[in-house]
Amino acid sequence: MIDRKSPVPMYYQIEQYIEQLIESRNLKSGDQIPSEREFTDQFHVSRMTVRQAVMNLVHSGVLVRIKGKGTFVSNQNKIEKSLLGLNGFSEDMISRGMKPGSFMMSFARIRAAAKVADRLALDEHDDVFEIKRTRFADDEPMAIETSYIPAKMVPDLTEDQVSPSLYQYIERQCGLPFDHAVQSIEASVVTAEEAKILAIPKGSPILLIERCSYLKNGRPIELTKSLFRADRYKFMVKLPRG
Amino acid sequence: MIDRKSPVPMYYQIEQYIEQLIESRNLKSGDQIPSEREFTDQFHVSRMTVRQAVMNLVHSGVLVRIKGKGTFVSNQNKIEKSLLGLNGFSEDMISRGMKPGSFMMSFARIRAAAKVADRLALDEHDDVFEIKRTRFADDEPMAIETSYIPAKMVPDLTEDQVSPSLYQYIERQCGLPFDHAVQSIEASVVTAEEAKILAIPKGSPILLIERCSYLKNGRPIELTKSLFRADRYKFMVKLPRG
DNA sequence: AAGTGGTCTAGACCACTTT
DNA sequence: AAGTGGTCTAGACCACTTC
Repeated sequence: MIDRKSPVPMYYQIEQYIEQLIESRNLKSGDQIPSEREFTDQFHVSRMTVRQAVMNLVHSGVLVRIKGKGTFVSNQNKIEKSLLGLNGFSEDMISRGMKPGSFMMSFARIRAAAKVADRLALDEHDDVFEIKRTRFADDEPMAIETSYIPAKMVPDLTEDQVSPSLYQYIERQCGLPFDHAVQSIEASVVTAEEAKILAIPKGSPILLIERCSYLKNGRPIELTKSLFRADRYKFMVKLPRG
Repeated sequence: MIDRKSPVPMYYQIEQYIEQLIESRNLKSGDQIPSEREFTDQFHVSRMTVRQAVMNLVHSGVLVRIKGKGTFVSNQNKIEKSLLGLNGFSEDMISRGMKPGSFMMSFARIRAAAKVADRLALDEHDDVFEIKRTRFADDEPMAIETSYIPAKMVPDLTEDQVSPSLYQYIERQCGLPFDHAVQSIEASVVTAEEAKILAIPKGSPILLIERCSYLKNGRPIELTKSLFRADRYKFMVKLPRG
């Protein structure tokens, strides 16, 4: 279950093993996970290595530790998580109990416009992939989304990889781990063209959301501008601490 | 500098030592802190103990580590912090470089309406303080804010305590520590009356923000509905992790 | 008493960056 | 080559919870 020859650190393999136990429903919210000593025996690693795996999952909110009792799967539910975290359109709609859909309006590799290059920290002559999509929820148009990805970061991006999950492609296929996103939310009114695509009256209010996502190494990896129908969409966020 | 007999863990003492170096300006943003081995020699503790202190500060965003180079004081500025956290109107405006102002339109102790009682987890016959304010930024109207506070949680609330900082009064005077808030952001258009107060044209887009704040014990303590001018206000948020 | 997480040691080898 | 953080070991004693 653990590959000691792998370049992937053992603590990270243990992390993935525990997460997979949770995803596969072998462990549910509130369940106790095996103790540190049990993992030590199971994987033949030292206790500190197990602790590193467990503590990482505690920091990311997956597990909760109680002194003298044990370590448990957090009962922080999916909606709470999605409020706090960085999610794509599809995950967002699923957590709201709706069926996500998508129509690709255009996919192109182009020279970055000045504003886009600025946000993505690119030189002006650098290329970006521009992805324009209409997004659906329960088969009704919900949003118009335009994403920009630096071409030098994911040179082999194709239309097919975008469709299932762009985020998963970047994280798992390209090995570029996301860290956080900075998002701005404005209110505006639709233009005639946008109104047509979203099937709403001209002059209707919309939420204009701009998101810039950053990798763990600090580099911006994605800039997405979205126009959401205000009559159907409410942006929810959980703000931690005081 | 480190008290080995203290019940306070050594790694925590080291954490405080490093934080104090930063607060006292001996270390500024971007400065490199002593290496793990240097701390090991200075405090006569093992490297793992130093690591625990340093990693905690990395997780809380105080320090940044770069492999092969060293550990540095994070230059995460105040604006980034305010994006992540729970702030009142005044703090928000100050972090945007504007002068906050406030005009109290009404302050009353009333029976909670059904919707308000529901959000604040009150019985229907419970009282709330209702506080209606017009909020200004650089002397221009920016938002209309209506707050509801359960009367039984802060029975002695007066108009005067609201003005400097309602949050500080609840946390420091009443000893009720905030934990988090759940916020929803919608787009809408102003009514004639609201347009007048905000000094904007009738039918202008606005951001409708509703926030419910919770204490560390899980109880809701505040429900606030705000109407922000969309032409002047953009809601910013930092979403951590993936 | 047995089991759990909390803290701590004194080493080790690795990959990476800088000189 | 020297220094840094990244990973890992094989133990130890403690405080806490449960039985």
